[in-house]
Amino acid sequence: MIITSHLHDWNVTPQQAVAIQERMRHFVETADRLPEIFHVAGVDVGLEESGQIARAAVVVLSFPNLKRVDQAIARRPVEFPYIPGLLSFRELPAVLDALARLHIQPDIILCDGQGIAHPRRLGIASHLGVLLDVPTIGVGKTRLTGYHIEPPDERGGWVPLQDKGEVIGAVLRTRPGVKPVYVSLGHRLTLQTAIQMVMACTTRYRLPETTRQAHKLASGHS
DNA sequence: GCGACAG
DNA sequence: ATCTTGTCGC
Repeated sequence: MIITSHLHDWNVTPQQAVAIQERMRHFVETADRLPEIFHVAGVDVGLEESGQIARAAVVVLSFPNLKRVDQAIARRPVEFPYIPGLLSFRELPAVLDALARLHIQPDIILCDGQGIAHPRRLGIASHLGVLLDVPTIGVGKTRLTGYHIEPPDERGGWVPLQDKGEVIGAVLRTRPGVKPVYVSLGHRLTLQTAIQMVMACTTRYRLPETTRQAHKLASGHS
């Protein structure tokens, strides 16, 4: 898959995008195939110029220290509309540019959005993971698809996110008394490992430090 | 046909 | 995502 990544054509119609997802979903790996983790990256995309320009930001933190050791930004004109389920076709072009500018390549990437907790099991985290053949995790602030009960109100408490009878992710409470986050495996790891990683990257806020810091970079500050 | 719908 | 101040609560 990675050897054909350079052939990926982002100039597609929503209908073609759906067809691409249906083909790519079969390349997602749901078992652990990770290296020893020394660096964790967080990616996020913000918009500029009234939504005409996508600004992707990536931060690389040492692990488990969580100290920033590298970062990069990339801007690109937005050429795909926002359509629930097709977010990756709108944001990944800029994200790939930003990742290419890093000096330190991460061992795993946490994405702002879903992994396989997606209608066709290929959210932005899984799409990125398969394209680069790198371990990825999806961390969404809200739900795209699936159903669940309320997770325990304690740090680390979680319940499965299900869809059509299968577990597609976890609704994880990273802080007591605060809305939970939606965690799903993106590529090359299990849901259990994904949950552990998200918890290890989360300190005193609802979102992991990776996504928090990437968010700051993508939308102005820091 | 109606409601849901990552960022 | 983004437009935006103050305000409620631990």
